[in-house]
Amino acid sequence: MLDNIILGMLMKSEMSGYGLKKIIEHDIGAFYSASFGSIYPALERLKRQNYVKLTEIKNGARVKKIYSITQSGRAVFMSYLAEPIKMGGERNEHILKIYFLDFLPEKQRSLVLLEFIQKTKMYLGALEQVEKMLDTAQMGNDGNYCEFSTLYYGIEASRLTIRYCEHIRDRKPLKKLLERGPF
Amino acid sequence: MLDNIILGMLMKSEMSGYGLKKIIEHDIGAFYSASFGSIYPALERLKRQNYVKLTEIKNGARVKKIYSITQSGRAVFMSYLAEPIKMGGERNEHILKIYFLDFLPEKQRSLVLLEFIQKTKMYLGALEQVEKMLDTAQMGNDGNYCEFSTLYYGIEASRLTIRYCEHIRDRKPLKKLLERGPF
DNA sequence: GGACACATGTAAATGGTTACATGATTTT
DNA sequence: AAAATCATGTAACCATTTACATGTGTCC
Repeated sequence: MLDNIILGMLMKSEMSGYGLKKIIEHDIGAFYSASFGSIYPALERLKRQNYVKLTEIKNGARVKKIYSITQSGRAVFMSYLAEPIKMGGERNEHILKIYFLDFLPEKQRSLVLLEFIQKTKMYLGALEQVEKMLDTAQMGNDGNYCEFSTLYYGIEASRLTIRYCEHIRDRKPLKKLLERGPF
Repeated sequence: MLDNIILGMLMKSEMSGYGLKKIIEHDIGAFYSASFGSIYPALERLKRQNYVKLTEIKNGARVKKIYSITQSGRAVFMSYLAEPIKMGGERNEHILKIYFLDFLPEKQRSLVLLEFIQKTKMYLGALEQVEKMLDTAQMGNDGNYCEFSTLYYGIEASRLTIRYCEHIRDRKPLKKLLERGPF
């Protein structure tokens, strides 16, 4: 998976390992994360397979290692992209814990839920800030519509999580979770 | 993680490794999955740590290995449950691929999206069937409200995914994704 | 008697994380 | 001159999947 993400990011622009870490964190941090300990070996692996190539830029005592994608790297990435999206590639540890929350006494349960609701609201706020900025910058109209759309998915997914957690904290009838307006 | 899930499932009822696999698949398969190759060694590990105990039930040529949770296992699980839910424990490979979908030509892109929408609709249909059954069985009213609630979360999350994918397949303005009715 | 679900396990490979080690450059 | 950030890397560890190996019980 990481290999494909690195190739995808290098499709946008050449980058260092450090730069990859940052863009992965910022752009897709809500759905994925990677550590330096996986990124650097992955770049080495991709280089050996000739999917990326390395350009060393010396300025002063420092050597910057910039990786760019090769033609065969592009081909590999494009064939990954064209594959059907496979189901079952999800892991949601939040909901997993909620599944077991019946075992916790009422007081502790609502405490855990409330704390999580607060954290999710903070996170949602940050996403909405990013959206506001990118919206005034007129992003997401042309060649980065899909990329930009994942931010909107993140916002909606966070809102769902908050609505869901508040609903079960208040122990409202579960059926009502499915009832939304006319849209 | 798997260790805690196994302990949680054994809180409900004693079970075999095979039974654990099935209940994990059925109950939390939407958020988590585990293979036999992880379950059996996990049970062995938990037994060594004295968090579960093994009862061998012989009937005929066959020996059934039933695991049950011990007092210290209960304590470990309860302290996991009472911990705050940590953010960043998510992995959504679906949305990850959509992030890169700008690189795919229009035709292939809508093909990939359509195929995924179809699969998600099938999956949603299955969840709704389960909901209908459990609803008539009057589940989720007492000691399994939270457990049952995750099914409703799964339904809502699937609906969001479908709405999101259809929205971007049709390239509707992203802002409109955030607009819902008065609820 | 064949297919399928039940049932348990192991070995190798995969795909990471965490912690450590090191040092340059920029900002305060 | 200290702190933060930029920058690269390795080794040990961890969790887990995949593939293999083996056999039993049940249903048609």
